[in-house]
Amino acid sequence: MSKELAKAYEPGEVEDRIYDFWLKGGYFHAEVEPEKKPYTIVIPPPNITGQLHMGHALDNTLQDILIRWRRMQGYCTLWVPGTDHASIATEAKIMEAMRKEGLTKEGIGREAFLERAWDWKEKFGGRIVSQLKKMGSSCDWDRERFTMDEGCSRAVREVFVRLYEKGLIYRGERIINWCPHCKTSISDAEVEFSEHDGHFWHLRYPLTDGSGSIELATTRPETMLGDTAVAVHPDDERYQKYIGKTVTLPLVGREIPIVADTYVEQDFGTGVVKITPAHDPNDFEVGLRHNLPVINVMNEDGSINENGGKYSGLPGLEARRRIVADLEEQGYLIKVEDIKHNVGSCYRCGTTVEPRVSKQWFVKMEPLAKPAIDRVRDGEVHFIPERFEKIYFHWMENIKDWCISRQLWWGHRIPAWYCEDCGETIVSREEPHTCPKCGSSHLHQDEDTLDTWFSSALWPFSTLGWPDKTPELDYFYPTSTLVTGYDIIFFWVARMIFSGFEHMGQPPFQNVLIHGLVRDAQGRKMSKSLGNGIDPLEIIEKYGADALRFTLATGNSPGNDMRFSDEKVSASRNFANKIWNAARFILMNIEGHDVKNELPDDLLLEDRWIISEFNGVAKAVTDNLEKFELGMAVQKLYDFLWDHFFDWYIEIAKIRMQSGDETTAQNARPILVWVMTGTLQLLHPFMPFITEEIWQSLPHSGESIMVSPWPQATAEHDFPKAEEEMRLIMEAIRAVRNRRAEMNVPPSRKASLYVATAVPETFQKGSAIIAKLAYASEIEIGDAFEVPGAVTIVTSAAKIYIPMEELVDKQAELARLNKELESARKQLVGAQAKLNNESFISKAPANIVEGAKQNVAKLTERVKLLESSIEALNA
RNA sequence: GGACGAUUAGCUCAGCUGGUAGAGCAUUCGCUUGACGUGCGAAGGGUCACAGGUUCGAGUCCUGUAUCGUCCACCA
Repeated sequence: MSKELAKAYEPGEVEDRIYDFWLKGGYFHAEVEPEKKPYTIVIPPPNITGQLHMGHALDNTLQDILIRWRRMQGYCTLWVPGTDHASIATEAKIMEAMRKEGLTKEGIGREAFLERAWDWKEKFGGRIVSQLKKMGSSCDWDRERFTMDEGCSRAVREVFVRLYEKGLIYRGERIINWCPHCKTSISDAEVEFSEHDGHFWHLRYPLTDGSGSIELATTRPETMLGDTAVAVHPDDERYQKYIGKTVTLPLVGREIPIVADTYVEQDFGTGVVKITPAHDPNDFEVGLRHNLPVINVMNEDGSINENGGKYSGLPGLEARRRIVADLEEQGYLIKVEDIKHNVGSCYRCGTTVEPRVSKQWFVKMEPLAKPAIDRVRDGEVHFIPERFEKIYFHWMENIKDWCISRQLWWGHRIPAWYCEDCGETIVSREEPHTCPKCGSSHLHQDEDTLDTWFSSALWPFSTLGWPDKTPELDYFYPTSTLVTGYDIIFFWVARMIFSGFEHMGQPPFQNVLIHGLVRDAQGRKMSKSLGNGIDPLEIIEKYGADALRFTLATGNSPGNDMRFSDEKVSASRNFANKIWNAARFILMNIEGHDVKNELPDDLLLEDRWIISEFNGVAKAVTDNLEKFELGMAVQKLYDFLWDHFFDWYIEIAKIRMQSGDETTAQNARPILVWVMTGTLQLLHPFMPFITEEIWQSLPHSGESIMVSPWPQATAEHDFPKAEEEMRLIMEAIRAVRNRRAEMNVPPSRKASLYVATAVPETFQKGSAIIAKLAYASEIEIGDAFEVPGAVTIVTSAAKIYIPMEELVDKQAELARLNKELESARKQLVGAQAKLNNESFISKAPANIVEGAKQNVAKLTERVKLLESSIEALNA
């Protein structure tokens, strides 16, 4: 069923058709098959607001490689796709759209807002899915999930209630990170710190008893409105006399105590700290220890609230300006210092985060972190590369309680209700109608939603049906490998791990394959603001999905960032085209012949060689994949195909096709098919489209390459002797070509070749090959020749003469030979020195010593051959 | 302040458990060699950041230094 293939590979024409073919064949779909071993990956669910970017392209390429490989190996392979509701990001987008219409959230109300959000999801949620399909991702689309679908939402409620009942979820007034722009709390992980220029305002707070004043410094003077103490170190001799006294807070007039607390660093600033429990996490702790009042002076938008007296209503920065001016006017400002300091900002919108006390829901982390640390340490989850375990442990060991409530509408609403009559809190899987304590029916649900990551944390089991005990959950969980970037280890990976142990009693996955960022050609992070992002879809349009995948897989080592450039993709496209044309050659040559994908019994030297090389590659690639060395695996396939199969074996096969000897030609055909097919199979996980397209054209059994069996290396196909013999032949050919190139002899100009060698049988077997590939008009092989005035070439196993006297510049030839001789002698001295070294002989392993001996023998022979050549030329 | 990563050919990067350095691109020369010029053949180019150490032997292991980068912490 071979068909005419276009001269150049045209991915655009092929890819959609092949993808449809796969979908129709149902090859991506997995059902529980107890007799098989499962291999499962859950996709890191992309945001519904998102567009496919290079990060996704890399992440999904790696996942698809693993999935396709395991599928071919015979595993029952499931790749669960899906999308994330991304509460904060999506809500921001919807708000932005509403703003353009002049609408506000509050204006349209919760219900109408959610309606818009779901519309948004319907409209854009599918976009990224279709983009993943363009990449060739072999996800089981029948099992596509969404973090807010019915099942995932049920899992979220179940987890919330369970943790609440275990006392691991609580609600309380704590200091949290507040984003004044998103108007919600965010978790510690969602705050990014960066260095900013700022000021250090030195202030004087007068002692209430009139005995003087105390100097302190602050970077946020406006928070003084909420000061409820001043602290010094208990051992600080300078301030001993003040401990227990009070100061009168400037501008406010409040009398606040001077307390002693070891939190204060004596050497920093003046050694005195103003304490604002409502707006600084450390101050909050100090406040707890000293039983200080907490005065919140900030509104949701960051402006000063009613507790700020005459400053109330002012936006944060304006309040700062006015307060500093007033302090200065009233003599409380001593000096202003310029400093650099770190400022936290919201990872979504970049707005400066304000620490702020408010009532929120938290997950108590310590009891959850404990097993998540111990069991990962015991090896239940492996990070690749391993060094990321350290990062994980460090984070887990220092984890604080997780603030999970968000003042957003788009998300899982917290399953907590409050009784308006008795104040009871009811946490329940289903909506309660009466208060279990007082029987009142006046209940209202908590207004807040949960952190997006609360639902993503459950993804590996919520997508498989949990909390129900489904056959899928039983079979596919724990999943096999999680593939993701190092940037979301804290947000997601760590939380999945403790959630898996807590709710399933088992880890969510056995391995975590961590990859780095895809950067631009200059090494910069791709970002919207820089405008340096490269759209994977444009790349696919231009070069094809296989070329993109190949580029991303090649040279990408786990955990390391990579640079992306057009040149690299173009090189990958060239590789695809090369494969395409090799396939055309094979098809052209098997057409009209009865050729099966089976090795013939009669194998020539070059046949055994290529089969053996292929065998080695099949083993190496499989080993690399087992170790998650995907970049190395694909590199080996590239080298084998281009450098061995295409540049040598196909060239050799041409000789046989054109020899007129139908037997030898007919024997080469199935070998071409066999090696090509096997390599296409090995390459399929990396370049699924082109491999399928070609595979379909070649003689094959089965419906699709993607469900064909993964090639196995076997001892039967290992021919080390053939590899060695071919190495000698290829070396001779290269040496002749090299000499001819140096002398500028075009290939069209043939010449006789005399090969003097101690292993004539080997060169006899390769004589036709040498003749053709070294452009010989005729070739003679023997143990010695006398060819006066010929160009002489010395290889490790042969001395080759080309009678081209008229082209030989005797002086140049002598110079060259002498140069080679000098270099060979030098190498020989070095090699012998090694053997003369007693400790090398006694301590190095036998095979290495043996290799060194052979090396000396070869070099000795080479020196001898060179010497005789020089002699002959001089004669 | 702490942790980690990188430093290899002009550029971008490979190099697994230590055995005298590789690829792609770029450069130079030659080639209509009936699959492919998105190609073929050939060449040049590296004291593997630096300094010590372990070893018969180190790009590869250890220690330190320098430069660049990332993450964590967050002292007001």
